[in-house]
Amino acid sequence: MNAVSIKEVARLAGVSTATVSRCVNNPEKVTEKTRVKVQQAIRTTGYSPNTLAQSFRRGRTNMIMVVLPSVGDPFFSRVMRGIRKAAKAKGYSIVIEETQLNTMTADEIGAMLVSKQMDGMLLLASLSPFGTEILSTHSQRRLPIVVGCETVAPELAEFSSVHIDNVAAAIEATQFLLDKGHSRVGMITGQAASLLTKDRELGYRKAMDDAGIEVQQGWIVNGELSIDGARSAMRALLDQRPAPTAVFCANDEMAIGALHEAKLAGLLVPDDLSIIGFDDMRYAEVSDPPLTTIGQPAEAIGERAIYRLCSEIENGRPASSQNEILPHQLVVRQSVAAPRS
Amino acid sequence: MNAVSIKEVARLAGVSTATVSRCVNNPEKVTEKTRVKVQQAIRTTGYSPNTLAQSFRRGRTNMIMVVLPSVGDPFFSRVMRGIRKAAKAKGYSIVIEETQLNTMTADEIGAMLVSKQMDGMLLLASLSPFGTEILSTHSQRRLPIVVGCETVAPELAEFSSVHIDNVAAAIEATQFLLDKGHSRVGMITGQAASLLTKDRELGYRKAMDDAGIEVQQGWIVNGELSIDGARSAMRALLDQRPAPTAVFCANDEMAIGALHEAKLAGLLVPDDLSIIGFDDMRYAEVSDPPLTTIGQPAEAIGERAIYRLCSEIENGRPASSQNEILPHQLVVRQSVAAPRS
DNA sequence: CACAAATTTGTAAACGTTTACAATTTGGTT
DNA sequence: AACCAAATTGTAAACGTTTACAAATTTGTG
Repeated sequence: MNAVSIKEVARLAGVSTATVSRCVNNPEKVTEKTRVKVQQAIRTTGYSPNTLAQSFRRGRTNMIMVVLPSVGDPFFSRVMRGIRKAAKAKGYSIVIEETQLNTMTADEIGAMLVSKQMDGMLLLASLSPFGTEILSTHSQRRLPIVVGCETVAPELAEFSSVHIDNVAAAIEATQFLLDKGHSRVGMITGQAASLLTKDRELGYRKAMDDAGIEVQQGWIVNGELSIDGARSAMRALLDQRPAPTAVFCANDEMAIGALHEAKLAGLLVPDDLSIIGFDDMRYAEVSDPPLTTIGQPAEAIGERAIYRLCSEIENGRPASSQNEILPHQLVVRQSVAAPRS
Repeated sequence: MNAVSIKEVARLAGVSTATVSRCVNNPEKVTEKTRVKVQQAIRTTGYSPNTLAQSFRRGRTNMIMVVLPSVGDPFFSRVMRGIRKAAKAKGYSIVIEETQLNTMTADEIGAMLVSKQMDGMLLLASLSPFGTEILSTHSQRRLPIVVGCETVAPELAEFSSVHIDNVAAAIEATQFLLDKGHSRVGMITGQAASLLTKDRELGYRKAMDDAGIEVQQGWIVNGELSIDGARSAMRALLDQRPAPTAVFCANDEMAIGALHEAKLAGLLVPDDLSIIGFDDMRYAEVSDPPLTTIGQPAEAIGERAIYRLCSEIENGRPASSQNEILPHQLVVRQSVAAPRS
């Protein structure tokens, strides 16, 4: 009826539980003869080890906690794909915690990390009081942490990270608009708390600065990384006199919202208004017009981050943190054109 | 250095471990005086119970496995939101397994279910050989299972489910096109293995049948529930002579792909071609034109399914399975119009 | 105050696995 | 055959928690 334990297998095979355990975990330490005997017993009983008991005894759960804003976000869902792939390959399970849902405070996440005996954590989101909080709990158990997608916050400097160069990518996106002849370039950013957002804004400002254009008050609007947020942001942008002729959006989801709102306002994109996004999400290609954007190697980020984390779990944390920068790329489609003369 | 155990707390508070345990789990069974003593000790040590050991001892993990095609799918990501909310409220953790990733066979999932001592499973996907496989492993431990989003497969008839009436909804969608005056109505379906897809096709066929229209060979094309699949499907549909003047897509993602492909072919939507989708995903509202579709209470489905599952876990499985049907609704936007005369 | 009843606390076993360590077997060498 | 080393197996403790059960304490009653 209930799950069969190692004892039953041992009894049936006529050996000790230790031998069964060895048979499962270190087959080479067991004689051919007993091995087949035990394997036979395992098959007939349908035994499978109680992972809970294993983890409990070994002090290792092979579980990794992934903290991110939202799995529903098309970008992070791609990152998750890479994460799952790598985790599967390395034999780890993933537990997800979404910060956007706000179901847990940083302390709670920290507490969960230790109480659930997670082996490590992948941090794909920046929460303002996060770093320090985590650090305090972390100091208890020297828990491996890897930061992904964002540059690491100063408080987390001791940890490794995997991400693209958001500043450079934002510069490139903005530069692309400037090169087309735009000078009134606006930006729709995300929450101020997000480092990722900050970096992209930084790149935008840098590109504008390098071009000798002063960013006007009202050219930068917070779109909260959401479709609806971007729509109001777009309206605000279009209320400017003179209004920007091009807009850089900190992610594609906002670009889609901005695009829609611009069309609602009777503007032709890209003829009346150019829009460039960030992430190259799935729907970017089929929007109308198809969205010009910055492509991120989302899956690779997830994969690399997990591999790095696993190696820290298994070999101990390296003496110094390492930052792995993956390449981004400008994906030119049809939402950007020269401004009307 | 390492995590503090209940023993240390007991020692510090000058009581037995049993008392500490009671203090944490059944505070009312302990005298006020010792309670404050213990709580004080807990605070100073920073003790938090080892969940692993708890689960191990209690034989309950408070973990639920959710099996679904893909969390990246905008519809399922909404369902997941409801799931997380409910799981959080009931004190359960979620472990996700995506069938689309194909990282695990049905047996492996079943094995994981028992070896990881999951308390129950929420099945949001139909995999052909799934039902029977699961049943076989399930018979070992009478594991609670609830089916969501789809009607239950015959093999799973003994389990409860939570979903909308996909057949009725598909009838409604198709009827909406017919009412506009269309008679050549095509459909882009999903994988044949998916029950959800089958039900929607069934509804389509029923509506056509009731209208006395014979569904022509070539009017039903498999779009594999993906954007790209839908694009080829749309091309195939437009190759028909005469071509359909309206298309019902089994989900919004395919509708977006179909829409894009139709525009690529020079067609005006809805003037030259009407398109109706299913799910009412986030991007449906901002597509061009905004997508007419069937809205599902995705979050509610996830929430209800979890509550049902939890009650089965806690109170035992009910004598007979219960199917909970949630309401859907037609969301009229601008991708459907009368055919050109 | 004595006693019983009720409440609170402690003792110790149990959950299923892994792993030092000890005991046994095997195989090779004389 | 006797011995030793090496390889294999068994014994038993340990991981941190919960929980019957027993023991001790408190409370209430006459």
